[in-house]
Amino acid sequence: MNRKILVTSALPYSNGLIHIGHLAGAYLPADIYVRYQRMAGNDVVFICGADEHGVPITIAAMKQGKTPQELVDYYYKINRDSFEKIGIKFDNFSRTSLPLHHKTSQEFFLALHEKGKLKVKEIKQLYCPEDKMYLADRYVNGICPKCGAEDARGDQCEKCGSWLDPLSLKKPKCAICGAEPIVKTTKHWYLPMADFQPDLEKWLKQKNWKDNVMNYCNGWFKEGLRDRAITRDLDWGVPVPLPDAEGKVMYVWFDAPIGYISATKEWAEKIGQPDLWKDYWQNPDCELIHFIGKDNIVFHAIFWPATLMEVGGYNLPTQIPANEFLNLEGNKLSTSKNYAVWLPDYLEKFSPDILRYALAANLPENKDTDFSWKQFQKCNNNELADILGNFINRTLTFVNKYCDGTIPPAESLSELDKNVLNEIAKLAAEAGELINSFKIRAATAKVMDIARAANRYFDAAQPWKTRKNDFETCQTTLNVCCRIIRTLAICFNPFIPFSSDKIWTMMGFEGNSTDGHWDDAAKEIDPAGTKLGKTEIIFKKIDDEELQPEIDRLEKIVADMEQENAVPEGIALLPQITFDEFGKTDLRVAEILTAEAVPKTKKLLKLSLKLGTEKKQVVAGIAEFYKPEELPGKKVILVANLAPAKLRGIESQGMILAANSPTGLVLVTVEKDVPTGSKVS
RNA sequence: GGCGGCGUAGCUCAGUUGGUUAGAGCAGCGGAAUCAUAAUCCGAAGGUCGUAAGUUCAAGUCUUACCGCCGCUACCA
Repeated sequence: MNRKILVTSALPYSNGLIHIGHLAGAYLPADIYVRYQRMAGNDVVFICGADEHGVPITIAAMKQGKTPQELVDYYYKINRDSFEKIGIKFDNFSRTSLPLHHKTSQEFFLALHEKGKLKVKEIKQLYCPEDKMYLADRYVNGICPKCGAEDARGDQCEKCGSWLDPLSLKKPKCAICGAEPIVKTTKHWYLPMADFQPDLEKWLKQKNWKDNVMNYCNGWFKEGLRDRAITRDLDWGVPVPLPDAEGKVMYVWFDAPIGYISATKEWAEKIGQPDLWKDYWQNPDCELIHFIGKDNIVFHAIFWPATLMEVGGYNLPTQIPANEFLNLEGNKLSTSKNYAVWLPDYLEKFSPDILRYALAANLPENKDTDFSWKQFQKCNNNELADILGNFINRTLTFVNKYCDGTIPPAESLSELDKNVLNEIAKLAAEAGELINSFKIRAATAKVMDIARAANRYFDAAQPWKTRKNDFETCQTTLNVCCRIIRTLAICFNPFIPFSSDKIWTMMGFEGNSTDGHWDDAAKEIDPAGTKLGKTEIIFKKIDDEELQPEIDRLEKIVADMEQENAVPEGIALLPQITFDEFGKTDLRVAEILTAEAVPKTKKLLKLSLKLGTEKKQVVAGIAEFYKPEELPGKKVILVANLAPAKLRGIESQGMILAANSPTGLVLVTVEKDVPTGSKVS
């Protein structure tokens, strides 16, 4: 009996392009899985769409002088196009700005409201009178109440790392226009997650999901779930369908996953069976599989199931194969720094299948993995071209040269022939099972093993010899090789669909490579008599010169980032002081006489300083950067009238100045020799 | 601070419930072959599995501490 499976990939947020990290996390594994399941004869619907609401989109639009709709229209088209070109074949790539989605989301909201599942709370929030909007935490800047840094964001101060309440910021400013926001009281609807926790825990406990997903969830449960606001004061989003909710929309994380449902509805409408979506969402026999990146786990494994559970009548996720992150050339991807490989750029230069294969072979299934252009090149040159491509090429060259371009017959199969056919049948079945259990990386290696086995067979059978002394055996060998190529085309289809189809056509087979069912991939279908199509090299080698610009571009960004970090960013200055205020600081040149480490500390050195005729004892936190023995004799600048303090029980009678460089502290010293005790001003 | 993860051959990564000489691919080394996109195939070599203890007849696999990296979390500072 065939399975019915609804597969979703995380909805990409429509304020940017798709990059390899997105692909590796949620899209490519899903696409491979879907293609396999279809070939295995299962009924699969593959759903995705653009997530088009939320504050970042309104802000990005404002900055670009566009309306939010114009912005999401732009990214919708370009991302939909990217997916298509890379071969991610959704049944429907919808968008959350559609009326159908608004309607569906509102139905969800109302259902929760009417069942009395939602809480209403009044809170105080900052409001920008210029932009006429409530400011989300990260869109407020101000002075950090904890450390006094100037550029603290409403949610967190990057200087001292404290998490902040935006209302506690001193001198708050709107991050968009710079105006001073005012405090207003507003009302929001909340999902009382604590109430839902027991049911959720019970449900999740029976799941046998990947460790990373379970660990995340258990962490959240342990902390105890908290109420979560699902509304926002914004004019961009799904309006809250209640009379007393004027100007409020749903929080983007509430409406986005509902997008899976509205996208399925849209799909059903498009194919002319508007009720068919129910068969995938309300039929308990249908499996629901969400492919996501690890950043989405909490939403898909906790908030979303809770919503579905409380609304009732919908299937809950069967499986959430969340992937870890993909790094790039050893560094984290950064969209803001443009440190990524963007799909539209990639597609201009290379063919989609190479990236698909290179990523599939190195998916971050268990932990973060690294993508490098060198690895990409190796995947293409050493595997796709040398192992797979070359096997096909060496076989077809024979068929073309000595068999008139027609696949020759196999009179009788030898042990060698039978063994290799058995072997590839076994490998094909194993690869399928691996995909079915979401081990796509291992599956990738497995299908390449089919090509390795094929090359081994070719070498053992030595058709270049049998051609001369035993043409019938030679023909049999080639016949077997062509069967293997058919298997290869089928088994590689989920990974490199474009090339698979190319191989299929080249072999002169009818239809395309998905027509062969996976279970029949290695069946003894004798292709003898088939006239080959036009043969060509399928995977060309990529040389270093083609990759160098890509590598250079990324290296430059890394270098720039390092430089940026080197200069204190933004040079946010402390509040102005007067000359008189400065005059209170008594800075003096002093010479270090002795220095010794303070026991049981990492950073502290006890220094004794000569200041004219006086001596001062200072404890300085420079031990990580200076050894005691290299200090005596150095002339440094001392804040001489600083109130004494005790550090680790040792009195410190001042402090010496040092510059904070990215590589550590550097002592400030005098440019020419001067007597100790000289005043610095 | 708390929680979680990671640290395995030169590189990228596997290692299922603890069980025999720790795996794969790539690079490097040796060889075979010459049909093919100088591609293929075979072989050997390569690791005190982050460090240090512990549990066990037996630990990469469990426990504890520590080091390094990462993530989440928190109305310490």
